Amino acid sequence: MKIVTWNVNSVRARLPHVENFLKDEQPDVLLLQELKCESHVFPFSLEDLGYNIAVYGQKTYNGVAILSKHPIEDVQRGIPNFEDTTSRYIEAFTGGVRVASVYVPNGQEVDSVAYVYKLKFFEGLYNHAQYLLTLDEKIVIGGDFNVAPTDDDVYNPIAWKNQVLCTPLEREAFRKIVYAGFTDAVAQSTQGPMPYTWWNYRQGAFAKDGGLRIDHLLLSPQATDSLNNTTVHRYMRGLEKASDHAPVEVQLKGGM
DNA sequence: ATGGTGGGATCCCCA
Repeated sequence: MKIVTWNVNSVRARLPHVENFLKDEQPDVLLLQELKCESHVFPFSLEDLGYNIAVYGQKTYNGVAILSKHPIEDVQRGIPNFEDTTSRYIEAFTGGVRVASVYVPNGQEVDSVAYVYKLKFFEGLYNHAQYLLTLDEKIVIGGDFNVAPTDDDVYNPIAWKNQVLCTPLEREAFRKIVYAGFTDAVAQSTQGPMPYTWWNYRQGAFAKDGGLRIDHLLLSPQATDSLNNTTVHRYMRGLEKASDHAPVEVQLKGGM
């Protein structure tokens, strides 16, 4: 079973890439972030490629979706018990796995209103993650967490020290979810250097491999038991009109 | 060097 998370940076601008990715890689589940469109204008033509779709969009910014070859049940839009006016979380049960697509706020600048909101969002996500663990299910929370968990996830840790995406408070917020019982699938299955998942559009960052690992797949213990491997689809970042994020995939042993 | 690139909106915001 293949589950992929991908910040597409506009699903409509990226539609040909999404189509080709689904055709070429055939994931069971694709978790999308930064749709940048309202739910009713989501390109539902993707259903023609054999996918069921659940969307939580909004105008201009944010927006998350779940695409699955399997029936989608139990759809939850927004983090339960967390007040939020933006579309950053969608969860559902599909193919024997509970999956969530999450777009954690960027945070803009340290100590800004956006940064405080980011930490609040993490608190809401942590609380819900704790609840999810009580279900004793295979769960995969995938998304753009906007945090590089350690300096090993950063091409230039000196330059990024205490910058947003790399501050101790953000890393602690991410780590809390891991310590609660979720496994960082890419870190767990990687030997040697960590693969990056995001490269700035500016300053030829991708050509220099000046990236960060900020897109993650967090696995419940039951999902971790069937963790086979992970893949960062780096080639997607090298295409014309690419998203600034690469798709990140986890392969779980056994189907449904 | 307070820039740079990109998407979606509107006459700028967010990443």
